This record gives sequence, C-alpha cells and structure tokens, in this order.
Amino acid sequence: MTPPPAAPHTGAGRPDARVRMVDVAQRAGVGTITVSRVLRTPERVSPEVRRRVLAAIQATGYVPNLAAGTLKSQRSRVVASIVPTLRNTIFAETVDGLADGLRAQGLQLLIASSGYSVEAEEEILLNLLGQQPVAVVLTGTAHAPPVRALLRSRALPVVETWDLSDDPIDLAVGFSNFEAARSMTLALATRGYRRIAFAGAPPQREHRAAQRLEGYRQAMAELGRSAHTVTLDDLGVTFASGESAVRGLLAGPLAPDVVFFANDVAAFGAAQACVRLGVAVPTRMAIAGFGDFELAGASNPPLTTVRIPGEHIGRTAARLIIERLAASRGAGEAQAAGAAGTAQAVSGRSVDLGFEIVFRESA
Amino acid sequence: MTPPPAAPHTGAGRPDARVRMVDVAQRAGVGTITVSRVLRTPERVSPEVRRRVLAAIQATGYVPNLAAGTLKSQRSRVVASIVPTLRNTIFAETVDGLADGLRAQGLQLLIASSGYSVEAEEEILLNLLGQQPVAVVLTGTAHAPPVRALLRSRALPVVETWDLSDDPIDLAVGFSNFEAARSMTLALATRGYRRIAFAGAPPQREHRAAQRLEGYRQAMAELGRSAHTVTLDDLGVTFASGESAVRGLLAGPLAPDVVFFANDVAAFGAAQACVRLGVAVPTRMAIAGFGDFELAGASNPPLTTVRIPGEHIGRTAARLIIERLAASRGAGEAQAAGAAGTAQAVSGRSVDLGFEIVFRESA
DNA sequence: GTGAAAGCGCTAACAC
DNA sequence: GTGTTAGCGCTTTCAC
Repeated sequence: MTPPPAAPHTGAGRPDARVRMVDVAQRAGVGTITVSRVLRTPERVSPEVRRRVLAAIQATGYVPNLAAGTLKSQRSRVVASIVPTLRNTIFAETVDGLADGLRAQGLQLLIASSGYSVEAEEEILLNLLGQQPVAVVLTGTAHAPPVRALLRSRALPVVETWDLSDDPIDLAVGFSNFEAARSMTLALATRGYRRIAFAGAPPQREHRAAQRLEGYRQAMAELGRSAHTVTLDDLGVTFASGESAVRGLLAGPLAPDVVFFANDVAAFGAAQACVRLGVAVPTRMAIAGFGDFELAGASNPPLTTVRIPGEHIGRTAARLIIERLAASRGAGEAQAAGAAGTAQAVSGRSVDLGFEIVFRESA
Repeated sequence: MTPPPAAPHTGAGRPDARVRMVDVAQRAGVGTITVSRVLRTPERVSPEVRRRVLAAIQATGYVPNLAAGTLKSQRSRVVASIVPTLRNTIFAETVDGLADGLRAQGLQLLIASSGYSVEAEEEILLNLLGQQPVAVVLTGTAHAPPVRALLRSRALPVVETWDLSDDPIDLAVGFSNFEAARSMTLALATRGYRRIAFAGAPPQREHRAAQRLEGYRQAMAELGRSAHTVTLDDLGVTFASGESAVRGLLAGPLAPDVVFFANDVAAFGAAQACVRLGVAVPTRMAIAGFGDFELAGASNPPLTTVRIPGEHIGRTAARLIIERLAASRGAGEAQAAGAAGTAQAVSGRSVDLGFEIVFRESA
C-alpha cells in the first residue's frame, strides 16, 4: 500500500521539490554545514567552495526548508503583524512601510487581519505565535488581557502602532489620537467655527476613534462649548457612512457649521454628498477629516484634515524591531540569565511621530 | 471572562514561552501524541481526556511550535501570496477575500509585495517557498520563466489571479483584461464618443495594463478609428498621474472627447483636475476608469468604469485552494504514485469571473 | 482510544 | 575554513 515515492537519489534529472541540503552538499563535494554557511554567512566560506556550492544549488533548484532551520535555531525570519483591515489604505501604507524595512534585513511579514475585533486578535495571535515569529507588530494599544500576558512572557520584540502608550507591552510607535483630535477641534474654533460637531465610529468598537472623541470633548470643554457627536455606521470606514451622517445633521435642528470626522473616508463621503445636495462647503457646512488619505488633497473640495505618518509608522516599527533584534543577539546570554525582568528593563519605549493639521478648502 | 491566572503554573518556575507538548502531556497525565490529537483531531480523543488536556494547555499557556509540526508532517498551514502592492485598494480587497476564505480552514496568509517587479517576484517566491506553504497565490500571469518551472515542479496548488490564461501554471481566476477594455471602448463608441483616447501604465511595466491597451487597440481597429494613447506616470496608480495626463491632452491638438483610463485612481485624479480647471465633464471631456474602486461611485462626477470582482477573485482563489487540498488529501496515495504527471492532470483550470461596464455620469 | 519510538531537515557546538 | 555529531519539537507509524 505504502508507495516509496521519496526518490532516494541526488539530482537525478528532473527538477524535484524534495532536494535537501545533503543533495546539494554531495553534489558540491562538501558537508551540509558548508552549504548552510554559504546560505547564511557566505563570507565564512572560501570563494572557491562557495562557487561550487552555489552552482550545485542552481543545478538542483534547491530551496531551503525554513521549518527545519527555524526548529533547530529557534529563530525564524518571520515577523507577525495583525491589522484591523487591509482595505483601509492607511493601514496598508503602514504595512507596506513595515514590509519594506523588514525585507532589507531578509525578514518576511506574516499578516493577518482582525476585522477590528479584539477577540479575533487574540485568537489570531495564538496562531501567529506558533510560527515562531522573531517579532510581533500590533495595531493600536487596546488588546484582550491575555494578549499582553502572552507577549510579555516571551522575550520577543513587540511593537504597538498607531497610538502611544504609557505602558506599552514592549514598544509603541504612533501619535496621540487624543491630542490630534483636540488640536483639530481647537484649530476649527480659531478659524471661527461656532457649532463644531464630531462624527466617529462607535467608541466601544474602535479604540482609536474613541480617543479622538475624547480629544474633541476635551477641546470643547476647554472652549466652554457643548459637544455634539454623531456615531457613524460601518465603523466610519465607508463613504456611505459620511453621507448618512451629514444627511442626519442637515435634517436635525441646529445643524453644525462644521463637522469633524474621525476618518477621511467618511469625511470624503460627506463632502461629496454635500456637493450633490447643493450644500455649499465650507460656507454652509464645513468638513474636516482625519488621516490625510491620498484622496483628501485630490478631491473637490480638497479636504481639511489631520495628516498622519502612516508609512513612517511602519518604517519606524521595522527599525525598532531590527535594533532590538541586533541588541538581543549581542547581549544574548546576559539577557537569557536575566529572564523575565530583562525584557521589562529594555521596554517601555513609546515613539511619538506626531501629526499635522492640514487646512485645505473644506474647512 | 477568562480565568485571570495567566502566569501561575507548574513547578517550572518563571513564566516561559518554552512550554512544549511534553510539558502539557505530563501535566495531563497522557502521552504527547494525545495532546497532538486534541489539537488536530479532537474527535478521536475521549471527552474526559480531551478536557484534561485542554485544561493543561490553558494552565501552561502552551502554544504549539508549528515549525516542528511542519517539518515532521511536511505540511504547513500557510498559504503564500505575492501582490504588486497593498497600497492599491483593489489588491487589498482580493487579499482580504483570500485571507477570509482561508481562515475558515485554519490557513494563514503569508503576504509579500513585489512592487510590480517580475524579478522581485522571483526572489520573493524562493523565500516564500522555504516556508513550505501548502499553496501559492500570485497576481497576474506574467512571471519570470523560472517561476513557472519552480512551481510546476512542486505538487502544490498555484492560483494566478486578476487575469485569465490559456496555459496557467496550475489554476487561474480573474477576468479578461483584454475583453474588458475592448468592451468599454466599444461601449463608449456606442454612446457617441468620436475621439476615444486611452491612458495606461507603461505596457512593459504592467502586464494587465498592457492587455487593456491591446483591448482598446482591437476595439478601435474594429471601429476603423485610429488609436490615441497616453502613457501614465507612476504606473498610473496616483491621482497626480491622471491629472498630468489630462493636462497634456487638453494642451495638445485634437483633444479627445473621452479618455479611458486603465485605472480608476488615475481616472479620478483626471476628473477632479477637470473640475478644478473648469473643464466640463462629460460634456467637454468625458472620463472612464477601470476597477470600480469605492470612490468611483461616490465622487463628483460619479465615474463611468469597469467593475471588477476584486474580493470575489480572492474568495474564489481560496475556494479553489481548499478544494484542491481536499482532493489531494483524499487521493493521497494515488497521487504520490503518479508523481509529477498527476499535478498536470488536474491542472489547467482558468475561472472567468467576468466584469461589468458601469455607466455613471463621467462618460 | 492511547502510547512508544523514530525521524523530518536543518544548524549549534564543538572538533580538526 | 570545513566536517561530525547531536537534537530542535513535533507527528507518523505501528503496537496495544
């Protein structure tokens, strides 16, 4: 019954996926470790041998089995990342920046999306951790309690993005969503707007939107005005959510003279709806967004918004990971001896990349 | 709520990520294989034992080392995918659909972006294959020659997306870029447009854009008209590229009465530029796009475009992979005996998901 | 339904 | 600069 398919031979003609390091080694007339070294630390192999080995790799079409390497060395070349969604350009930018920075070091990105769910994040993380990633990148600072515990117990660089934190799991890189929203609100007031409304995703479903809401509230309190908030459909990430919000606002009593959306997508949808409805922007109703997506500057009217360094966040996360990895390789033993405490000692960095209020024509 | 004690456990001492299957097995008073079975085929373990093992897993915070499992079983739970970029929403949609469909089967997505480079794709693929993926998803059908050979030599489901193919590496799911562009061009002619121009990315740099260009050319030939083509900057994926194209066209002699962009992003940029320049759309110059990105319907004027089933492509790719995986597991022995030839036998499927011409106000 | 032993393919540690 | 040996943590096979 059991067929003997595992052809026990060397480069016998046909290109086979089952070429192992031994096969390459035999063909090149060296030991397997030399093949391994040619792949990982070529400078430690003499040019002549290196040439022969590379030729053998070419000839056999050898592809190293990373599962074996990872198992033995206890170190993969994979970084795991969880994002709420890839459909939102702004997260895609961060992921792109991250992947770019990582690739330079030969690190692969393993991506999963949580659909904005904290519970899904936890489950996904367990899956991801099984792949033995060398580092983990999360979006936001709001996680299920086991997530913190799980990650802290491992001596593993963890970067939380898109937000700051007083107490990051390990590292954080982002900006203050609270301050950004507060600044925009105050800036709108300075521009002369009287009734400033805020429209964002349900705070309990989207932590970052919740912080923006708080920033807005704080600013309104400072201004001595009363807050006027609207909750967006669809987590505020659709154009339709913006349109529906603006329709509601226009229909109600005391329509605001400016609406600050926690998301450019919704803001754009709102602005385009106004144009269609014949509502002058910004004179009858002004609109501000958040994110500075590419379309913000290209649309009519161009959107006033908060510019966020999306790609920079990704690149910075990559840099932090690489630094941390280099450090722990150097410190190696010392760190292992220090056990749990050590990770803590090097922890606690939160990098603030800031934001920028960009006034265009919509407000 | 989850039981709070994340750290407390056996006499092992410190909270450590190094919990192995043996540790769990000992704690539950079973052999390691039973733990493995609880994780992989729980129905083959008695409820009582299963309960004990699950409790031990909880208590220890055990996370299986997938590298070991993959090495031994020669089968990972990872699907590798290469996309040109994640910044373009349309690819992100496909990836999202793919990830969703895969997750349902407990498969993880390993993503890399090639930056539209065929050479990069090859290098990345080698890296990805080392992770022992169970399947590979590529974008497009234009690949470096070694890529075909490499993938064909492995008994591995391969799905090429976003295009059709007479001779796919294995499976293909998409639509005819050629036919889509041809249809739109003919439809524009039917609508009464006389001078129909086409604007796309440099054909040698973007295969799909090249096919759209050919579809346009074919249609123009059928109509007995002469083609008028413009090459976009930045692979046509920026708003600015659309603006610059439209400016060039307006400045030149014999400005077209409609421009068909191979990409909605450029089309949107062009339309907004027209609005800003006071060029009436569609009366003085009409604009058509390709892709039906979310913003196409929400902008002013709403964009006439070709609707592409982006997410559907991803979901279908996932389904094809899952079917193929199930089949090869069932056929297991037979297929192994058949060796290289077998993969070929089940190959060659190209699924056409079609497209749709959507007329809105811009043309 | 459960277990014991063997070994997947690589690399760390130590020889030479 | 290069080779030998051992073993990473699982799952496969075959017993029971």
